[in-house]
Amino acid sequence: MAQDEQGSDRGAALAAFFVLFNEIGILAQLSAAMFEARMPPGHLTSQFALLNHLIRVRDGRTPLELARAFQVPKTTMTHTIALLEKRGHIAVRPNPEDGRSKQVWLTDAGRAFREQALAAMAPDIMELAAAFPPEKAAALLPGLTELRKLLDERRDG
Amino acid sequence: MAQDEQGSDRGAALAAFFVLFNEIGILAQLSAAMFEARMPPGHLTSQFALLNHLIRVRDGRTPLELARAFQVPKTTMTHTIALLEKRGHIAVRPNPEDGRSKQVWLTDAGRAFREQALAAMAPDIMELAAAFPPEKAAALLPGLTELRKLLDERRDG
DNA sequence: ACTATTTAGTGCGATATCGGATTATATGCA
DNA sequence: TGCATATAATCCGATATCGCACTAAATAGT
Repeated sequence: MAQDEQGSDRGAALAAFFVLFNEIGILAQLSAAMFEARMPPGHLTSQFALLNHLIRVRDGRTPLELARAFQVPKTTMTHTIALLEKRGHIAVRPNPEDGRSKQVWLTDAGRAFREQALAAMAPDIMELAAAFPPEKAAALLPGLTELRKLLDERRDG
Repeated sequence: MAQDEQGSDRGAALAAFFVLFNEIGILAQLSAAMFEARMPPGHLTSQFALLNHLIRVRDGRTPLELARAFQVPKTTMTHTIALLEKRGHIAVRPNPEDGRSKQVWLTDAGRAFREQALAAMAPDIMELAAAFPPEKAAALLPGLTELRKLLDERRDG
């Protein structure tokens, strides 16, 4: 019966993570839909997230660094970068320190667009914040970040 | 300066949700990749999640109910259902209560596949559980669920 | 210096996802 | 009953995402 309990614990652990990941998947879906509803047609969350990253972390990153940051395949990042470059929101230049590589820089237009998109979304977020205090959102973050880092490590190791 | 403080709070609230949604997006990405790495080629997370739902919630649901449950467009669900049906993991039958509608039922093969997939993933999950206690995962759930429900409501209203 | 291996980015083909229009059935209302 | 509207599912076209193979440049080992 120690075995049974162990088996039961196992099942419970599995179930807990499945439910959690399922909820996370749906939330990703919903939040992306909310953002895209406020952006001009053709502007996707993946692109907006990239602009945000270049501001928050700093621009000049290489495509590979960006792919790793978002945990998407290199080819996907190549595609996203090409779209944003065509749109004039970023500039891609050779990496002076590595001939194989490139660097991604924000343009003024990119910064402006990001500001504008941010402003367009603010009302929705504030409405959400009225029902779900930002402190509560912040409280969720450490656990999620820890989980993300564990998954990150597992992927490489 | 009350204005400044207000503006600052606004910014902080915005930032909190952006960071949270960003983390959620990456986690969705990573967990999907982890699952798919353990599934036969061509079997995607969206399909596996559907099988799980039909077990956890109960089968006999209509395509539209399923689309709403996962917050994906109807057309996406049509596609996913068609794949699983072709594979023999689900059976789609007319809805006796509504001539426009259908019902989705699990087949024995579908149940068997799901069991098998679950078992294949268990080691990964248990490894994760060793570093991140399931209770901690469970503790994250209420907040995320509340947030998800708020986004759900916002979408319709 | 030279070759083998690793690494950064891209081209290409397959397909999952999605929005818009269409069809069939159900519901509401006169 | 008959007609207008709403709803369930699908069809179609566009495209974001992804895996695989390839090229070019850097690094390691001799």
